[in-house]
Amino acid sequence: MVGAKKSPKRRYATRMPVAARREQLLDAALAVLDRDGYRGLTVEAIAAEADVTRPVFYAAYENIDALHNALLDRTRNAALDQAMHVLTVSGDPRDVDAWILNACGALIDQVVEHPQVWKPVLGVTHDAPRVVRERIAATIELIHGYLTTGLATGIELRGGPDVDPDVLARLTLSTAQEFGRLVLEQPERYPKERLITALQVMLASALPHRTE
Amino acid sequence: MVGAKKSPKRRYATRMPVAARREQLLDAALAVLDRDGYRGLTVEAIAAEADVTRPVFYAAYENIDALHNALLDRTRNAALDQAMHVLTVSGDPRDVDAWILNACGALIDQVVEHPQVWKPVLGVTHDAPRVVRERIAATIELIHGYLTTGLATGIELRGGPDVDPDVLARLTLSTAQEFGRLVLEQPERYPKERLITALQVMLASALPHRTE
DNA sequence: GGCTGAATCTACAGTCGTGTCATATTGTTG
DNA sequence: CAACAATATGACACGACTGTAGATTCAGCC
Repeated sequence: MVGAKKSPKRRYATRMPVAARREQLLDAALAVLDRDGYRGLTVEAIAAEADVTRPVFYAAYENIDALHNALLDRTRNAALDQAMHVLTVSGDPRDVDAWILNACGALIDQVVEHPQVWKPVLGVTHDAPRVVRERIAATIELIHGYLTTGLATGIELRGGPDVDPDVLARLTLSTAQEFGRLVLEQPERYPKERLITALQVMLASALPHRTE
Repeated sequence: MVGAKKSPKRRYATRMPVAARREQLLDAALAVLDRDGYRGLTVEAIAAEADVTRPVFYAAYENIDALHNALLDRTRNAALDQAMHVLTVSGDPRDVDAWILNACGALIDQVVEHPQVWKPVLGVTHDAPRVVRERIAATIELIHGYLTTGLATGIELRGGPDVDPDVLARLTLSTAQEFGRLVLEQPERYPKERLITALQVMLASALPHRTE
């Protein structure tokens, strides 16, 4: 996946047009990121991972920040798509508790399935540089916006106590993120079923079925 | 506070015994940390902040990791003390919802009052090196232990639905942390009252008064 | 099979941070 | 006030990374 056949006496790496090289470097960068964190994500390390020399990197990207942005473009789009999918697939928003439950469950599935997409978003990749943090924060903010709108609608339609949808959205998000982290870091101790069951019990005692 | 009077033609910094120098360097390190994050927390920067040359640093601490540990000793003790204070001051644990509410409120107060203690714990200081992260994680784990025990007792005494105390403790902690972050980063948008009120409403609709 | 441009490599210069000398200064003590 | 021990300093040797220029090789085309 990272590329370059190991012909034993190869002197020059196999050649690639810039576009292809860019993709390959992104893959290499992801591998390095997963192994060494942002601290280890240097031009040198990426080039080595791709089995190539540094000038090749600079032919593809202006500098490391450019690569950060390219990586974020790929990841952010993926994360946003998946998040939106989670938000839209979780059933009737009027059923607030069932909806939150479904959304958390769906998110856990996505996280388990695409950890490399979600690790940075969940802050499991700890030493992110400023650019990365800012863009991730913006993404979270975007999702929070959608979530607030959806919850506000649901709360209004449901009637009952006057919950602050903005804060509820924050807590839902931070709960989902916490679940994501737990599943990523201690999957044996916190399997999906345990988390979902626990949340279900809490929500069941929390939002008594509305009396329509 | 950071030290060294600016006598205009001073050639050598005023002298200090090692112990005093250590304290001064810790203060300087905190200032640098607040300004530039862990990424900027280098021996060079600390020494400059203390208006001293690097060899002085090395006379006080073996290397930067030693300073990290010393800083953590100071901070961790403070955070732990404050957290324990929060846990014990929040009233009768059998009244689970009131207790959580009080605890979150008390934590917000502590965070606002001692931001430099809580920023690293809340992950607001983003680029912490491994040593720091591990020790903070251990502290959180410790608090989580106490919290789980307390909640388990409360849940049992209260009777009612069989909530998973471990997961509830995780969510309570992550909620408190989210509140802390919100108060630190957007104090106008999320003042303490708003957060507490919102939580109160949710808990009120959540845990109907037990029927003793 | 050779040409030729595109892609890669080697090698260098520059920056920033670490850690450790021998040397210079201080301020305290007799 | 002179000497001495404690303390601070400038300067050096490293090491890791960035970014670039000129030489080298490859791959496709005639």
